[in-house]
Amino acid sequence: MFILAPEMTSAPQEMLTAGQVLANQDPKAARKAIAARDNGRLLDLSARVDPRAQLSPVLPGEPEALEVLRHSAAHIMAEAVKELFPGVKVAIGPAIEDGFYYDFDYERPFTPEDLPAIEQKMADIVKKNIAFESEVWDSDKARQHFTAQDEAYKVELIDALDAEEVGIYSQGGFTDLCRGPHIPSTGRLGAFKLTSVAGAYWRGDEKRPMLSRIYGTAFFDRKELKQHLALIEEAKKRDHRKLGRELELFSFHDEIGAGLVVWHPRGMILRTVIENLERSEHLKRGYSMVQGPQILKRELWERSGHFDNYRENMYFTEVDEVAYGLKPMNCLAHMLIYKSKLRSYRDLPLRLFELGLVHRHEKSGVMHGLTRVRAFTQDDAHLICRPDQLEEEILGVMDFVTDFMELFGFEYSLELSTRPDKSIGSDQDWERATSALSKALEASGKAYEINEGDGAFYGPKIDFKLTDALKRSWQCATIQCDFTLPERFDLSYIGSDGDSKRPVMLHRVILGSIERFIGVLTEHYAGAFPLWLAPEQVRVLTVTERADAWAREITQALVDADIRAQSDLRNEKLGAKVREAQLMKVPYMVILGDREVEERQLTPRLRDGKNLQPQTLEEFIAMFKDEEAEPLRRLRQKARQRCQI
RNA sequence: GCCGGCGUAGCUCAGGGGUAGAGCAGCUGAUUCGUAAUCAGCAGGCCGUUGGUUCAAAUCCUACCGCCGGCUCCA
Repeated sequence: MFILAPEMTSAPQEMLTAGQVLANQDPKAARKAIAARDNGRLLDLSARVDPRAQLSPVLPGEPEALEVLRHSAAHIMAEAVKELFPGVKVAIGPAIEDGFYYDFDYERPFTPEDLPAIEQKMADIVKKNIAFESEVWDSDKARQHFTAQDEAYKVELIDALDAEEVGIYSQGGFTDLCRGPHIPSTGRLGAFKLTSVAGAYWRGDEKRPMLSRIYGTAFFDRKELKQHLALIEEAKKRDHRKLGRELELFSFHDEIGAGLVVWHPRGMILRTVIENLERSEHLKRGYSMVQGPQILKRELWERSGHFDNYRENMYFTEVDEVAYGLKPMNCLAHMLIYKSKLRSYRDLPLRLFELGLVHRHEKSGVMHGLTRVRAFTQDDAHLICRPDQLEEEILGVMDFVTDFMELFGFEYSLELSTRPDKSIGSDQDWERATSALSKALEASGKAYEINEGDGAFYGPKIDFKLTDALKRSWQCATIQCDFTLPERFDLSYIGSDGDSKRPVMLHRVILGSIERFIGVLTEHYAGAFPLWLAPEQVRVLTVTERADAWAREITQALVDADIRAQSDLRNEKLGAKVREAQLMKVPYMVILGDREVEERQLTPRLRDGKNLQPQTLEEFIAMFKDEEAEPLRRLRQKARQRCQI
C-alpha cells in the first residue's frame, strides 16, 4: 500500500519511505500511523529513510499525533481561506495547546459569520483526501515562489530563517513554508471546529500590522471533539466572573469604572479569612506588619525611577500645587521605614509586610474579572538584607509560597525572568541579582523556565504561575531582586567591621494580588470553598415553623463559636431550602424538624448530599472545629518541621 | 491601546423601523410541608450613554462607556 511517489524514483534503491519501513516492522500499526518517530524526531510517513532505521509509529491518541493533526488542520484551513477569499495573505499557523490557529491578512478582518463557509470548504478538502507532499527547496527558489505569490509574510519568514534550504509542503493547490511533519493526507483529519476569530499583531509586535487570526481545534474522531467542546462548556461554569455573581462575592459597575472591584459581604469575608491567615503566617515567619499611604509625592516616584519607567501605569493628582502619585507599588514607604533609624548588620534581614492596595492604570482591553484589575491588594513584603543573606531569604520565600500553594492545593510553574530593555541599574548588579535567584532555584531543586527580558524594570524575578479554569495562566507569587532602590534611597547598615554598607532588597508577594488569587481560587474550587474558607459555613434549615426557636438558638450558638452560620426560617419546603443552600455551595446544612426539636439535636447534611447521624449541638461544633482547623494545622506542622532542620 | 463580537427587568434570554416580552428571582396571600424548585396574584424597563437618519428608532448609522474572545502589556 506504500508506493513510491514519482519524484522518489530517482532516490537510491535502498531508500524506503518511513511508512514502508513501519509496514515492514508492524503492518497493523503502520496502517494507523500518522507519522513516524526516529529517535524522538518526527517524520512524515513519506519521508525517505534507511530501510534499517528503527522507527516507531506515531499513533492517534499520542499527544504528538494530535499536534501533527492540528498543524495539518491549520494548513487545510489556510487552503480553504485562500480559495474563499482571493487576495488573502497567509502568515503563520501553528498547533497550540488545545487546537490550532492561522493568521491572515485580508482586506477586512474575518468575523464569526465567515467561519461556517470556511468549515464547509475545509470539509470538502478533507473529503477529497489530498496527499500532503513535502519537498525541500533552495531558499532562493522559495523566496521567488512566495514573492510571485505576493506572500510577503512568507518571504519575511524565509529571510528570518536564514537557511540554505527550507521545507515546503503542498496539499492540492496550497503550498506553504513549513517544517512539518504532516498527516499523510487531508482525509485523516477526522473532526474539527473553528472556534473564534481574533486580531493578532504580526510577530506579536504591536507596531506591526494587525492580522486576522482564526482559532480552531481538531481531533481524530468526532467523539473526542464533542468531549472537548463539552469540557470547555464545563469549564465556563467554573468561570469566577459567573460564580462571583452567583455566589454574591463581588461585582463590577459601569458607573464605578472598569477594573474596579466591589466586594460584597460573602466575598469580603472570604478575603478577610485569607488576609488574616496571611497576617498570622507572616508574623510567625519573622515579618513585621506596616502600612504606607495611598498617595505619595511625585518627587519620590521620580527618585525611585517609577516616574521614568512606570508613569504610563500610574494615576497622578495635585493637592495644593504639589503633585502626588497614587501608589502602584508599596515599596517606597518601606524604604523610608528602613531609613527612619540607623541599622546594624545584626538587625538584618528586616522583613516588612503590607497588605497594600495599589492602583495601576491597565490598558482598556486587558481587564479580566478579578484576575486583571486596576486596583488590587498585594500581600507585599520587602526583605532588606545583607548580600550574604540573599540566597537564604529567597529560599525562605520559596518555602512560604510552597506552603501556601499546598494549603490551597495548587500546582504551579516557575519562571526566571531576566533584564528587560527598559530598566535601571548597572550590568553588574543585574548579574548578581540574576545569579542569586538562579542559585536559589537550583538549590530548591524545582524545575523552571527562563523568560528572557521579562524582569521588572528594577530587577530580575522568579514568577509562580497558576492556571484558571480555561487554562489561562496567571502570575501570582513573585520574588524580585533589587539592588537599585537601596542605591537610590541610599540605604545603609553598619557592618561588623564598623563600616557603612549597602543592603540588598527583595520585593516579594506570596499570593500576589488578593483579587487575582481569589479569582483563580474560585475557579480552582469551582466555588465550593473548603470549610475553613467558605463564606457561609453552616446554614440552619427548618422543616416547619415549629423548629424556629430551636433554629434561632442553634444559629446563635454557632455564631458565638465563631462559625459563619445563617438560618433559613422562610415558609418554604425543606427541598427548596436545601436546593438554595446547595446552589450557594454551603459546606454544612443543619436540618431541624420535629424530631430534632424533641431530642434537642440536629441533623447535619453535607454539601455532597450525605447526611450525618443526628447529634447534639456540642458534638457538631466539636466536629466542625476539628475539620475547619485541619488544613491550617498541616500548614503549621510543615513549617515547624522545616525550621527545625 | 489594537482587532472582532455583544450591551433589552436583579439573573438567563426572546423581540430587530409602528404600544416592551418570557422564565427564574422579588413582593402579597394561601399552604406547615423531612433533604435540589408548593400554588395563586401583583409589581418590575430612559432596550448602556450620546448625537444623527426617519412621519416614527430598542431595532439603522456616529461617537463614547462597559462586557466577552484574542493580540500587546502585566500582580
